[in-house]
Amino acid sequence: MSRVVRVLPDEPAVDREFDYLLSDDVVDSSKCSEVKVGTVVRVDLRGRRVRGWITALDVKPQEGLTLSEVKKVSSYGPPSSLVELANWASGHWLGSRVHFLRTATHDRVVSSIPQNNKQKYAKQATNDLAEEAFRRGGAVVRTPPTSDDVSIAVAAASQGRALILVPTLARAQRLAVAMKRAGIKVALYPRDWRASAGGAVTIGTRSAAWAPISPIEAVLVLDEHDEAYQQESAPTWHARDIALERARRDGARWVITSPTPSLEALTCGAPLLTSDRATERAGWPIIELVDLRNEAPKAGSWCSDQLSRSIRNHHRVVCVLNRKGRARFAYCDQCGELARSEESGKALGLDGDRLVHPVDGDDRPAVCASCSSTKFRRVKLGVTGVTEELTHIARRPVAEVDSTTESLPVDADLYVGTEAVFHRLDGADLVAFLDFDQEVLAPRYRAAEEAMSLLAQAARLVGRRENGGRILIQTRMPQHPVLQAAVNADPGSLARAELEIRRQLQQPPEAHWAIVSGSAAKEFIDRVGNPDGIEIMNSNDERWRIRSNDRQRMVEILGNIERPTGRLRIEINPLRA
DNA sequence: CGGACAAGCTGA
DNA sequence: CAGCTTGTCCGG
Repeated sequence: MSRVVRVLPDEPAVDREFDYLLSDDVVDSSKCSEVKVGTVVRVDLRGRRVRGWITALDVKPQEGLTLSEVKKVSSYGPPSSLVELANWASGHWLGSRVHFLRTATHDRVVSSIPQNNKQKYAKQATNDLAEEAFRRGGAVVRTPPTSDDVSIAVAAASQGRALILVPTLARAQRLAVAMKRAGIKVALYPRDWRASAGGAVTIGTRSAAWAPISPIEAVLVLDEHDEAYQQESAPTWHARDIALERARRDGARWVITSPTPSLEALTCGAPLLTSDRATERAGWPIIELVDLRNEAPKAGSWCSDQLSRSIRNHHRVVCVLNRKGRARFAYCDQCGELARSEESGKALGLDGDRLVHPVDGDDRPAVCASCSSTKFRRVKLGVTGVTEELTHIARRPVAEVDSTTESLPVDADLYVGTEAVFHRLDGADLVAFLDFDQEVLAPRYRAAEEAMSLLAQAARLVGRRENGGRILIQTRMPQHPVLQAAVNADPGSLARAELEIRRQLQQPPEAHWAIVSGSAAKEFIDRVGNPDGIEIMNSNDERWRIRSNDRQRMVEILGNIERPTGRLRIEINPLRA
């Protein structure tokens, strides 16, 4: 006996389903006899043997077509609910279903799934806010940066078959160990794919949003603001959105937490839960601003008096200096004011006697906006130069850390590095940001949010204020909402200010972007034409920007365009745009 | 007119 | 993607 099944070949370029005959013989002789939507098979396609997923059973094939046979039933695949979810995601981010199904499939053959044991829980001490959040059914929880993962993760696990997402693998591993110790059966995705399918509480990073749990009973996303949750190249899917869509489909309770939740999370319609102001504030370190405009100008110095004093008075000190973006700034020699664009507010660089912006095209005479002086000073910092100078200032060994640093010197307790230091060290007494304005003014629409998230990372390194945790920030704009939010330990104030800016500038999440690029982009844009509800901007033949207030409408329009042959990349609300 | 190679098309 | 068909250019 044979039946007809529909198969999606694992070929992103094909992205089309085909019908095949599946005989009982093939099913019986395969190591995996499970046949349902999602099952992995091997089929012939134009003379080549390829992998594919069953997407429908017992279909009626088009007449007059000779079907080829499924050659092998290879492995368990994602549950059928995830095959449907891949369809949804493919429309939501305009990516191929193959891309998502690969993420949802184990990279080794799975010929059986372990027995689904009901978990037993010892009564655990959990977190009140977490329990309250799960009781609500769905909530965004703003936690202080120093709050711990374990208690809220235990609260999630006690809801049933839970999916817990964290930004990094290291953190997933640590959390898994802690939960195991608490007597909870956990699966680390994708390594423990089978256990995940078998009903264990699943912990993992972005890809774990596709763990084979069905139905899902609880979703927890920790540090939701972290950019690691979004795929950087097309399709630019976001693990938070996948996880929440799963919760919605399966009727699961969900909680997302962060010390500084993204604007996307804050505007998703769910309640925002926070601890009281005093508790939240206590969970942040003391954050001290040094207004560099008040410093006596010393030739080329990046180190305020206050910073050199603080370095002497603290034991383990980390100086953070991100070189990324290599922004060049200029400030007034007379009053210390930072040279900024009158239109965009972005920092300008000094080029001879003109103030310029390399991207926006600002170009004006070097005259200070606040004191009319014409003398400007360049700020040009690099980790290596700072390390050398710091050795003289501090008179103790200084270790340089960046993303290429393998191991840390054992004798050092003074570090200079890019934000990579946050992943290399596990504690410090003081974190100093040498040039924080570079972060705040970076030419990315999410710069302010990202700057705030750096402060949350620094806060974890130094700990709570009552334990002496301290962050020092050198800046020339202490009134900026990021810095005010920081000193007051009040991320909500930044969110309000940022949301207003996004509204005015029509940036995500208030509007939605699709960035279309690649050699076929021009042809694609021609086919789009000029429909209502979307706006096509910024044309250069290689890269186009489409904006709309209605994401649903935008992806529907773009998704229904027949794709021209050639390279075409569509990124929906990418991180950098 | 036919051979060499590029571009386009399509998959059960 | 990759194999197969069709299109195009050029030497003889």
